[in-house]
Amino acid sequence: MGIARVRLATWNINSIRARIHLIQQLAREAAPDVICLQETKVEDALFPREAMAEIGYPHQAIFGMRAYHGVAILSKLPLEKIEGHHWCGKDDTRHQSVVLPNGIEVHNLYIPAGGDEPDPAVNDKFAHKLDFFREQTDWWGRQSDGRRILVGDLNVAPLETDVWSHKKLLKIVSHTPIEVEHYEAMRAAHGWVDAVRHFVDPDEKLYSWWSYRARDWRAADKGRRLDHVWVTPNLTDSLAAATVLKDARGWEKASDHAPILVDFRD
DNA sequence: ATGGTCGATATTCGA
Repeated sequence: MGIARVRLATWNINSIRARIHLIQQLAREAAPDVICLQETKVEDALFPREAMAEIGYPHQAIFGMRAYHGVAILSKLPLEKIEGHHWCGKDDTRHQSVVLPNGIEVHNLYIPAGGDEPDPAVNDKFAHKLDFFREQTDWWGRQSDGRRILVGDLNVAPLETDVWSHKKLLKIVSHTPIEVEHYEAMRAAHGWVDAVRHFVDPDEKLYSWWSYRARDWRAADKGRRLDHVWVTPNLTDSLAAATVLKDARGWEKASDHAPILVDFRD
């Protein structure tokens, strides 16, 4: 059985409550069937469930906490086996999974950003980021074969073309060699395929995040590809398209991340 | 070398 004409989006929304209008705009302009969000920044009781249901997403998996992190999946399709997962001995909310009606398992992740100093000996946040990758790598290595999609803000730009300047960012958190090694180990542990680079040539620059601090983000174009969509190899034939919706970075009161859209065919 | 901007929350932290 295929994954008939499903459109999936992943987006670090940087506060769901501050950006309900952006979800509405995404629904109008791209109409994804499933929207995976990161950095919802709200405890579950205060999540805008009704507003999301009103624009066509009655099925919701919400795994959040006060002020920080938080993931959510909004869907036109029913969601089953909704689970939240904890990592590194913390009770924060960075990983959830659901199963779609076609049996495909979707994992939605927000990997720790890692702070500013890329040294685990002096920066606990960076140590946490590396630990998180190691635990994920071990876990995915132990999972049986299945039909799975993993999306989210992985906070690593792995390729030279995933950043505006490979040379200038080699010591900047998100593009250091040790992070890229950890990212690659996690990817390889389950044979994940990068669905976006499946369509966009690795020689071509591609970003999904542009800092708020740039005077003119579009003109400067100092981006990084921090957001990813991975699929198990048995789904690569079902991939129809993958794009970064760069326009959304320029929408009113934007997130600093753009959504990624991936289409699956029959 | 530095500082630039957001959101949640409380006057700072994390990104």
